[in-house]
This record gives sequence, C-alpha cells and structure tokens, in this order.
Amino acid sequence: MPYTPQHKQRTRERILDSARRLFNSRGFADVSIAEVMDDAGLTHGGFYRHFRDKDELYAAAVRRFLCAEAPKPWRGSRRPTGKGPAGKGRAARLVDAYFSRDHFDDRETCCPLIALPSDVARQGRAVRDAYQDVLEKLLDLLRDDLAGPQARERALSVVALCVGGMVAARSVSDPALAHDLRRAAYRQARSVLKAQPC
Amino acid sequence: MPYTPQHKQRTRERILDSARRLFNSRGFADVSIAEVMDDAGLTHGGFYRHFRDKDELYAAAVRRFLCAEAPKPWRGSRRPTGKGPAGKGRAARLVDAYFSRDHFDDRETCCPLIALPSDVARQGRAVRDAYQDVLEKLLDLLRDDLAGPQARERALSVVALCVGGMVAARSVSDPALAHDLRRAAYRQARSVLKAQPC
DNA sequence: TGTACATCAGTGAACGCGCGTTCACTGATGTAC
DNA sequence: TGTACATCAGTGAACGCGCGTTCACTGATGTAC
Repeated sequence: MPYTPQHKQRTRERILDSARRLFNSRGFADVSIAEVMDDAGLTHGGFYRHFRDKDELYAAAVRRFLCAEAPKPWRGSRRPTGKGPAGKGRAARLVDAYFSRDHFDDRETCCPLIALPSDVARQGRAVRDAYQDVLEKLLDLLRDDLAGPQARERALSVVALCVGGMVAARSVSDPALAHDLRRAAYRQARSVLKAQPC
Repeated sequence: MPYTPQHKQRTRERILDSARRLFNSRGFADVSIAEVMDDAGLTHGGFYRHFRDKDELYAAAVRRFLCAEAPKPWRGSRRPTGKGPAGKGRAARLVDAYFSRDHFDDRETCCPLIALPSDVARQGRAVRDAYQDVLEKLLDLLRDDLAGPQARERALSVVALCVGGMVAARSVSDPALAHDLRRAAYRQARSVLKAQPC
C-alpha cells in the first residue's frame, strides 16, 4: 500500500477547498475541472482518482462548508456596528455574522446557501441533498436557541430571511439598495428571534 | 424599408420569451443561443440581428418578465387553500400568489427573482440592473399597500422572505422541508404585512 | 395598377476554442523478505 | 538493516463535442416610378 490513506484524503480535501471557493464565486458551469485541479496544485488528469464526475465534486464541495474548520460566519463573530446587548444568544450572534458586511463581501468562502441557491435548484438529487444538509445545520443552530411550539417555524423564517436578504442584495446593482435589503432582512430576523409568539 | 418595424420587434419578443423560459428553468450557462433561437422557431445565425451578444440577451430576458402581459404570480390570483378573509389588500394577494404552489412549481415563467438570483449575482452590471428593476417593481407593489414610516423597511423584508423562502425551498431535496420553508416564509410575510410597527 | 429595385431579417456553413472525460504512463512510497 | 517489488496517486496527450460568434448568402417585402 504505497502512500498513506491520509495522503489521498488530504489531497481530496485540497481539491474540495479549491472547488468550494471557485464554485462559490463563479458557479458550477463556469468553473472547469482543470481550474479546480490547478488551484489545488495538481493537473486535471488526476481528478478521476478522487471523484466519479463533476457533479459528484459539486455535491461534495457544497457539503465541504460543514466540514471546513469553523466556517466563518458561523463562528459567532461579533456584530460589526457597535456593541450589541450583553448576554446575546448564540442564534443572535449567528444571525449577526450571517448578515455582516464581511459575509456579504466574501464570495469565496461564504455560506453556499447564499452563493449557489438557484444553481443548486436545477441540479440533481445529490447536490440538493448536500444543500439541504447545510440548510438543516443552520436551522438546528437557530432552533437550539429558540423555545416554544413555534420554534421550528420561527427558525425556518429566519433561514428564509438569511438566504433571501443576502442573495437578493447580491443580485442587485445599486449598493444602497443592497444595503437596505440586507439591513431590513437582518432586523426582521432579529425581531423573529426575540419575539415571543405574537 | 422591407418588412415593417413591427415584424422585427415581434421576432425579438418571441426570442425574449423563449430565452426567459429557458434561462429560468436551466440557467444562463446551460442554455445555448442555438436552443433559444430554435425554441423561437428561428436558426441561430439570425441572433445577432437582434442582440449584441449572449449577455445582452440575458439582461433583456430578465427584464422581459415585467413586459410580459400580466406576469402570472403578480396578477393577484386567489389563495389556493380555502377562501381568505374578504377585503384582502393587493399586497396580500400578491404575496399569496408569490408563495403559491403553482408559482413554486412553475420553473419556466416564474418570477426571475427566484429563478436566477445566484446566477445574476455573478453577472455584470447590465444583468444586475435588470434584476434590480424587477425587484423594485415588486417592492413598489408591496409598498403601495403599506403605510407608515416603516413601509419601505417592511416591504424590503417581505421581498427578502419571498426570494429566500422560495429559492431555498427549491434548492432542498426533501419536499416536506421545502413545503415547510415556503409556508413559514409565507406566514411571516403575511404577518409583516398585517403588523402595525410593533 | 404593375414592375424593378433596395433593404435587411433570417439562413446555414464555418471558425477557433475550451470543455469533460479517457488512458497509457511515471514515479514516489509502504511492505515483504 | 538493505533491497526488490507492487501499488496507485498523479501526469499530460488525446478524444469527440458543443459552444459563441462570424460571414457570405438568400429571399420576402415595402417603396419608387
């Protein structure tokens, strides 16, 4: 058994990190396998030692966000503007980070939920499964911090606000409108988190 | 002057309708100019009598949704489940239609805001301008029906819920989760419409 | 009214290019002895 | 401990294909006379 199994796995992870960044910023169709391999420091021919085809790479790259150590916006970085109220819950910190300017600007390592949704909607089951895994992870993190019978419903609304606020803001050309969309969705999400079932 | 100017414009509109449906359901990169022209009953060579390049077609196809006579979900069709309360406002009827099962299933002639957002986010200015025009149209329709200083902010939140709820639901593989996302975003949007600033 | 003409929407062959995928190979490395 | 070997991760040329775009052309039609 030449090379250790760890060697192959590390290479695979390098390929996935490259794929994740390239797909996030340029989409599935506009990124070639050769580019991904080149970015990972390899040549294109070796690709098929690691993945069956380009679709399998896509699904694995979407899911990679979960495995990547401490995904940026989910680390609970603090709110960019001023100091928030003390004793903020984990869900609130997550939402702050999700709607942050940094996360908006970060096209490469941002959450795939906002980088790829309409791309993914047209893909096959494997890719949508991966997208769903990421979405459910976000949902769980939010729901853990909410109480009451409406917890899941409220968490689902917040997910919709996260995805919609960010993805619509990115698709619009006027930065002021983008900012307003992001802030309005953010405030609404925060208010859903705070609200007793009203 | 052979052919009437109307002749050329009608052809252009046929091309745009084909492009809109094909881009909506399969995205920008996966649809070829030849397919669009073929769908419009033409051959590919004539394309450049109508558009400078494929990007210009994309921008025009996104905007086409506004010109298309009575865009489906915006016509204020009634809520699919039961009879809503009488005297429903235009914004409420719009939101009902937007989140309807029909609109969710309609990949071809649905609103481009949910069919293309992450695609558009990676495109140049012209395409994002077109996307913004559609988004602002939706925003205006909602805002017209709201009052108070928070009207714009609330309308922006509803737009984020529309886009996020629908696009996330479409990108997920489990139909039950898709349904829950769509319903949660829908209820939240309705509650934002109803709410006095709370 | 009828005819010759100019225009230009639409045709279809051709172009260069980059893609996903295959495959014969190379060479670094863990294992057997 | 040292060496021969088998494995298989990685290389790079090659394949067939479809793409966006160009261009010489055709032929339907409005206009001038």
